[in-house]
Amino acid sequence: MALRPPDCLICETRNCSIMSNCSDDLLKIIDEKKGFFKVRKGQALIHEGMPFEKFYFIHQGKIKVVTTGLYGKQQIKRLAKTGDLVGFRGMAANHTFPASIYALEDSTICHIDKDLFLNTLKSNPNLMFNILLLIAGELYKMEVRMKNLTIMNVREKVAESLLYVYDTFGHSETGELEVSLSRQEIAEIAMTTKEQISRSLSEFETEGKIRMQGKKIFLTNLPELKRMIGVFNG
Amino acid sequence: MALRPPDCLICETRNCSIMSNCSDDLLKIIDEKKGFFKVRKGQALIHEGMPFEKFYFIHQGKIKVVTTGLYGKQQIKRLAKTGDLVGFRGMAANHTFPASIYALEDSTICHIDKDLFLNTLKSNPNLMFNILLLIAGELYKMEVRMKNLTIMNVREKVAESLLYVYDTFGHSETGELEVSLSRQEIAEIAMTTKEQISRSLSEFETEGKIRMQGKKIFLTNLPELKRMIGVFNG
DNA sequence: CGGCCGATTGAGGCTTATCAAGGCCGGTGG
DNA sequence: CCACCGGCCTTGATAAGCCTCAATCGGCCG
Repeated sequence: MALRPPDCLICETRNCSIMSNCSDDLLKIIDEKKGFFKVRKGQALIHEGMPFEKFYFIHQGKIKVVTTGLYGKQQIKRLAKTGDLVGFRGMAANHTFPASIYALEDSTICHIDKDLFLNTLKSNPNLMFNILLLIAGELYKMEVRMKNLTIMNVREKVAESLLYVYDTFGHSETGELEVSLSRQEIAEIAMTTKEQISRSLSEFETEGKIRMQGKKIFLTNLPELKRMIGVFNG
Repeated sequence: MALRPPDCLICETRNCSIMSNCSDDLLKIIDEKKGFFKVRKGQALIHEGMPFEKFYFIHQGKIKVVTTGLYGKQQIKRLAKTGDLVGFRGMAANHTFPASIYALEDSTICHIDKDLFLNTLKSNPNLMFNILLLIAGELYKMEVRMKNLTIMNVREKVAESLLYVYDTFGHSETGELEVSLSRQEIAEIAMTTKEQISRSLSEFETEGKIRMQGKKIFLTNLPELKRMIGVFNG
C-alpha cells in the first residue's frame, strides 16, 4: 500500500481526461506540486461546507457527490469515476464546497492547489477553453436532469437513474452495472424513497426490462428502458 | 422604431455585463460585426432545436427560457434581463439550442457570430475566465435550484419561485415584482400547476406574506418567505 | 352589454411517501 | 456446523399531498 504518487506524464488517465492536451512542461509543474491520497470505500474526501482550496482528480475509483437539502434529505447530485475532475463547483459557491464527496469503492485521488491550477489555466487558453466546455457540458447535463426529475413519475425516474449509472460507470457484456449501490443510494439519485426503488425494480424485472441476482443489477433491455423516458432511437 | 444598433463602446450595459473588462479594440470589432433586432412581448427570439450559430445579449428587456419535457410539459428554466448573455447552452448541447427563449416584454437583442465570439475568447484569457466563472455560477445556481425543486413541497416551491423572480427582475420600494407573469408562467417556474399557484398565493396573502392587487404581486414579508425555504438570515 | 380569457375555489381521484411487518443473507459466536 | 443477530430488502396498508376536472367569478375588450 505504497503512497507514492503516480507520475502525471505517464498517467494512464491523461489521454482521456481534461488534461489530455496539456503540454509536458505544464504537466511537469503540476506533477511536482500535486498531492495524492487514498480513500476507502464509504469514506469522504470532501465535506460539504469545507473551504475551497484545491481541485481534485480521481486517479482511480468511483465517487458520489452528495448534498443535504431541506429537512436533512440527502441527494446524490452526480457520480464520477477515474479521470474525472471534481470539486470545481466550489469555485462559484462562495469558495466553499456545496456538497460532500464519498468514495463508492477504494479510490486514489490527486489534488492541486486552487491558485496554481487557475494560473495554469490563464496561461493556457486551450486548456481553459476545454475546462469551459467541460463546465458548459455539466451545466447542460444538469439542466436535462433537472427537467427529468421534476417532470417524471417514479418509474420513469428510476429508469432514468439506472441508465445514468449505466452510462457513467459502465457495464459488463451482460449488461451488469459495474458498481454496487444500495436501494437507498439509488433512491437518492432518483429523488424518491428506497421502498419505491424496490417496487420499481421488482416491476421492471417482471416486465423483462432488467434482471436481478443478489445485489447485481443487469440492464437486459436498454431499448425498453430508454423508451420509458422518451428516448426513441434505441 | 428605428433599428439603428447601439454602439457597444458606449452601451449602458457594458459596465455591468460580462463584457465589462473587454478592451476598446476588441469591442470595436464586435461592434462592427454584431447584429441587432427587436422582439415584441410574447415573441420567441430562439426556438428549441434551432442550430446554435450565435451568442445573444439582452440589450434591453426581460426574457424567459422555456423547454418542453415529457408529455409536452413546459418548464421555465431561467429568467434573464438587460445585460445578460443568453443562448450559450447551445455550445454544449450538440450545437442546437436546448430551449426556446421568449420576450416577457418588448426587448432589444444584440447577437454576434458564434465563431467570432469564441475566437475573441481564445485571444482574451481574462474574458474567457470571466465567461468560465459565469458558467460555473450558472451551474451552481442550477444545482441549488434542482435540489430545491426536487425536495420542496408546493408551498415552498412557490415561495422559492417568488423570491427568484424578485431577485432576478427586481422590485419597487413597495416590494412589487417588476414583471407581469401569468399563474401558468409562475407554475412553470415552480414546476407545479396554475391551480396550485392560485391556492398558494391566496394562502400567502391571508398569512400576510404577500399582497395582491389586480395582476400585481407585492412581497411584503421577505423574512417569512425566506424562512419557509430555509434561509434564516433575514 | 355580451363574450372571452384568466383566476379562483371546490371535489374527487391518483400517485407517492410513510409506517409496519416479514424475509433474506452474511457475519459472528457458540 | 448451526443458531442467532443485524442490516438491507421486499411487500402491503394507510394517509397525505398534489393533480385534474369542473364550476364560478371577474376583468377586459369588442
